[in-house]
Amino acid sequence: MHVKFIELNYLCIHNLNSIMEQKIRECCVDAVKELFGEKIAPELIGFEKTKKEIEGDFTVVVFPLVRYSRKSPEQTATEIGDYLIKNLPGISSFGVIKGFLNLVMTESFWFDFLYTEFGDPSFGVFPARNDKPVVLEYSSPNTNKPLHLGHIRNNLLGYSISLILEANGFDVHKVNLVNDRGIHICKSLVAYMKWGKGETPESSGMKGDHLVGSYYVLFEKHYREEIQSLTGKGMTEDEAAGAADLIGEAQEVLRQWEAKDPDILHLWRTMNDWAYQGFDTTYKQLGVEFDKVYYESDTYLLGKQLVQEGLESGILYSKADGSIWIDLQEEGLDEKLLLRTDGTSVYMTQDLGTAEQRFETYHPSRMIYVVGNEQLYHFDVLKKVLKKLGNPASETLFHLSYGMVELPEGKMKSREGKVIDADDLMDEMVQTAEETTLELGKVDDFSAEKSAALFYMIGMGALKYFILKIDPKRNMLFDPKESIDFNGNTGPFIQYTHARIQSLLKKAKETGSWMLDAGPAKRETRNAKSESSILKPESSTLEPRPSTLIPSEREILRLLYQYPTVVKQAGEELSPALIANYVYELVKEYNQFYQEVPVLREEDPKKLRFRLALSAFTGSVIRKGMALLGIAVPDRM
RNA sequence: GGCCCCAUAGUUCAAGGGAUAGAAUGGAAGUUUCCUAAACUUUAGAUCCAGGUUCGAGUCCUGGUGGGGCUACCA
Repeated sequence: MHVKFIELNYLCIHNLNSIMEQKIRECCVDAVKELFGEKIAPELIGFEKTKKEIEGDFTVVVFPLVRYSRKSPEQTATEIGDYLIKNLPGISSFGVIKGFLNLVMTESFWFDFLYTEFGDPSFGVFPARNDKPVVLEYSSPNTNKPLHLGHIRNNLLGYSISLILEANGFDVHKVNLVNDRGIHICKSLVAYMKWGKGETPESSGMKGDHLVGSYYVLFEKHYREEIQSLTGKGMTEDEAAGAADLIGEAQEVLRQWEAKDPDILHLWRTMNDWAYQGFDTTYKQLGVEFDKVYYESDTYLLGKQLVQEGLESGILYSKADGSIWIDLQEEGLDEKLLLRTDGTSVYMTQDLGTAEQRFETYHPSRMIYVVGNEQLYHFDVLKKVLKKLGNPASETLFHLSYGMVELPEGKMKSREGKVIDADDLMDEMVQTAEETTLELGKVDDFSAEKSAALFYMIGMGALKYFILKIDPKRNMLFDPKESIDFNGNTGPFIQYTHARIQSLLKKAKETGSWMLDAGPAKRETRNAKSESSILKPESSTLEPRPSTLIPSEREILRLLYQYPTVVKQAGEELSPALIANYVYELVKEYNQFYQEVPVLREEDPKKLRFRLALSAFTGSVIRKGMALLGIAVPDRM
């Protein structure tokens, strides 16, 4: 099914069990030794999520142990359970169903957990590793096309993964490599020179990247027409494509560009600047950022040196026409061109160069490339070429290949105009958020500014969550109708729950028995100091412990306890989807609790305060988790 | 043609080799003198086919069927 991320072992996150699970595991190993006289590997002790309808907080799978106990699964589980109760504090009882040992933790275990962790800003944020950095490339746009839905997935994934890795203590460098040169860029230049009439973003009122993109489209339109008229005169499609005057002009412009023709360079810079300004706006709206932006026009010559060295050492070979190749047949691939007959570099040459450059600049433990799965072959080749050349960058290179975004009517095809534009999409989402919110009459007392901020938060939350909740590796279907839905498993649903919690806390504060320190909600992965919702009861009962925990409270605590482990796992698998699904589960559970259990209306002050603390902690984890997805949550909506 | 990926309710997604395969949406039926109904409850509904490995398979292996991607001196 899915490719396991074995290659990611370098991350050394590995231990994907919670602290309690680790303790249980160790104790189980002791139990097996004590009871059955066998020393077993800790990995043999597996955990399973405790099913909801079964009582228990942790579940040990004992099937693998029966060969050591030589007893029935039930008997084995029972004996180990007895041993655990005697030897591991915090376990109050256990139940055995088949080969599953369901451990029930004491209530004080859960209270201790709640009160030690919920005010701790670093909950779910792991300390910095004194390790080599990670370089993460994402976005990588093309200056002749505005960003579309596919880029949105790329950008959201890349940015979220950077946050997740940071939460796991990694030093992450986010880089962007802009494709700003090549024959396709020259097409836009040609079109502008022919038909542009000096149009600018200001004069046309168009966003820069869209303006540039429109000339690319214009070129393609005329080019197709020319090809059509040539095929009408008896040429084949291929002949016509090569013989058309327009493509000739574009090729000429490329030659001039490479020869540093001042006029061409000037126009090229002008149009690229328009595109960059447009991209910046889109990135800002998306909420993504980079530590460093590379331009292919600066890097495209890199790699030639590597190829030259490879040729000299005999690893590469040249053909009669002067082109340079690598033979990867032993590696199960093909022969691959690395330098053209005319000595110019191809995509691969350039990527070899940037890989080395990056490696030398950062000395990273890993270089992650967030690039669509249509380039699996390219990265396979890249890694193998580097390896064959004996370049250490090869070992650190990892292609995070994500699936394509498809539309209900099929694939997006930019040439046919079948694309969803990033800016349009974001605008629509925000607008829908506005309409829905106004319809529900939620913000009648909001200022215009506050409302606008909320609509943006909700619209973008919906979009981001819709995309990030899906396993990155999988192709996904983007149905605009569904994406704009704010009910069910959606971003706004989660935001709404957070808002309700904040509303509870605010009211609790107003009643006077609670003090709430509301700090600014910042990027918590980076700046763990800013924790809002620290609850300070005025009474001497700092840690109210009601006599019993009801099932929904226990379930919420159980989920909260899992959060750091989920962050780890998401870091290991480079999957924001794990965070998204976790937060959803937590929110669903909380909503049930909210619906069925009184909080402010509770008369027992111990229960009331405990539930407020539980709510505050839940709210904080919702916010942290969503922050890792790049999604903000409101206090009111 | 060769190589790679995918296949789970009508639909879109979950499920570390482990319990009765979970959600959402859509369908049906309910919940508001009460902390925000963008919520909650109940209900019907699924592992493409055929073999194999295993105490145990949606998950691993083989073969089929159906979809997608790659296979440029494009990037």
